Amino acid sequence: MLDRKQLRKDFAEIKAKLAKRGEDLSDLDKFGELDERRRAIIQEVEQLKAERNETSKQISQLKREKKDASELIERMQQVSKTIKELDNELNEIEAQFDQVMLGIPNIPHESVPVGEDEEDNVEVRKWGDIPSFSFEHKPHWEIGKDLDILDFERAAKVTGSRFVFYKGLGAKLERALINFMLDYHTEHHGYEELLPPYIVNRNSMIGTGQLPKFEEDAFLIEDWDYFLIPTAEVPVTNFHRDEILSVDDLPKKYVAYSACFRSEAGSAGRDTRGLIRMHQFNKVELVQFVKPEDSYDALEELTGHAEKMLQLLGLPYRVMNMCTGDLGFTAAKKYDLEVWIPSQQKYREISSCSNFEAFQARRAGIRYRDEDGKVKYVHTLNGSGLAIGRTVTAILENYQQEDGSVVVPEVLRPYMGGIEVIK
RNA sequence: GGAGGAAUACCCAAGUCUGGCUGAAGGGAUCGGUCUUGAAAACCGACAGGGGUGUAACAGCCCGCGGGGGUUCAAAUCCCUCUUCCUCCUCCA
Repeated sequence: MLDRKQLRKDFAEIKAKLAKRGEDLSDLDKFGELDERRRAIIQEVEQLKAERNETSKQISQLKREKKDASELIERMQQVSKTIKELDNELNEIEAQFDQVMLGIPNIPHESVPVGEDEEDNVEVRKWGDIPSFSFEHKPHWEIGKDLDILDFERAAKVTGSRFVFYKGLGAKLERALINFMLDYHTEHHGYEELLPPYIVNRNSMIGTGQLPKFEEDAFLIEDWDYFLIPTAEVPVTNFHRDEILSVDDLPKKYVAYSACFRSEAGSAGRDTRGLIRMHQFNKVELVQFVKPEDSYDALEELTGHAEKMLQLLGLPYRVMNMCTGDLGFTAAKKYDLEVWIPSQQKYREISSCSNFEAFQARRAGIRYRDEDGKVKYVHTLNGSGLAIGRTVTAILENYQQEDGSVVVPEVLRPYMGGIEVIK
């Protein structure tokens, strides 16, 4: 959510910045009129309420003195009726106003490249050497099947498409990655671990920006009006919803493992094979709450924390600065980490690190009391550190051997009971 | 699932039956001061926050006693409803 007062003041300038996203901005044009009507009614109704408060005191005084107050009471009956009508009207406008405000995307930061789509994302840096195979290398779903560690067919039977069973050392590898990443971020990067609920209520989904606009992307538990989380970002960011943090507690850094659930509406036909695009996948997520002046340094830091995982695992990747057209609804700036997938001869997203500035904090009411005792919104950030399924994908494909086995990256071996090769 | 009870400011806690100088007593914690070599104790003082509106900035005004609605000239107080927590029974990993 954007700052209302700022939007009122710098409307044209903000509109121009938002236009770079290439999204539909028709909601934005309703802002001015709704804002004005809202404030006009507030002023009118508050004046009447002030009058009623004042007169109530007089009535109470008269009653105590056993004097007649019927004339004042009669007048206030009318005033109260008007107040009720105006309040109803105001509620309606507030509801419309909220819908508009919740539907306006975040303002891109000035360091975000202007562009239309993923073609215009800018490569910031690249790490690692792309492996060259002296034999015919296989896609990960074949490796997984041949090693009997991934079972897509049975998952399709038990549930449906875009689900998987991990089996044996496959399951162990997945678990090893989760534990390795959680341990590393808590021990070396200063994060506190949270293990969150996988189901959240509607307000939480609004708080982080999945709702109201993108309800079709989520799994809804209808009878409860609860949602399966699409990422641990949702419960972890909302952990501090409607709170005022102490400046001494900032930055707050959490790392959370969770399963993630996505309907993948609109991506039918894409990545239909393998682990890349699942309805359910595992992810270790990094979330930070920081002072506004620190948030861009924090974004670099957090991105580095995610990169460190890829470096330790020895997986080649590149960092992309996402352009205005590919930023997503909530981010002011976003880096995607893309890992090399040999079977596709392409880099594929494995982590997304964003600075939301105060966009989520305003929606979720996450504030802090600064050194002078003033209440301000925090800035929130998050990033995958990393998506586990896609990491398994990258390991299987990049570490495959001619004999069909897969070498386990060294840092994972302590988490794999010392196993060096999956065969 | 059944039967009760509770929710008041940072914490504890009055007030609710009997609506109106309660825009919320009292205590603790916290902060400032006196005393002290320093501290503790004691004593004195401060302590409703948050949101909205408004302003150049103040001021002022509006809303806040778990959330939402209702009754009334007027609601912490009466009514309805939802949520959360607690106790007992039932069930259960």
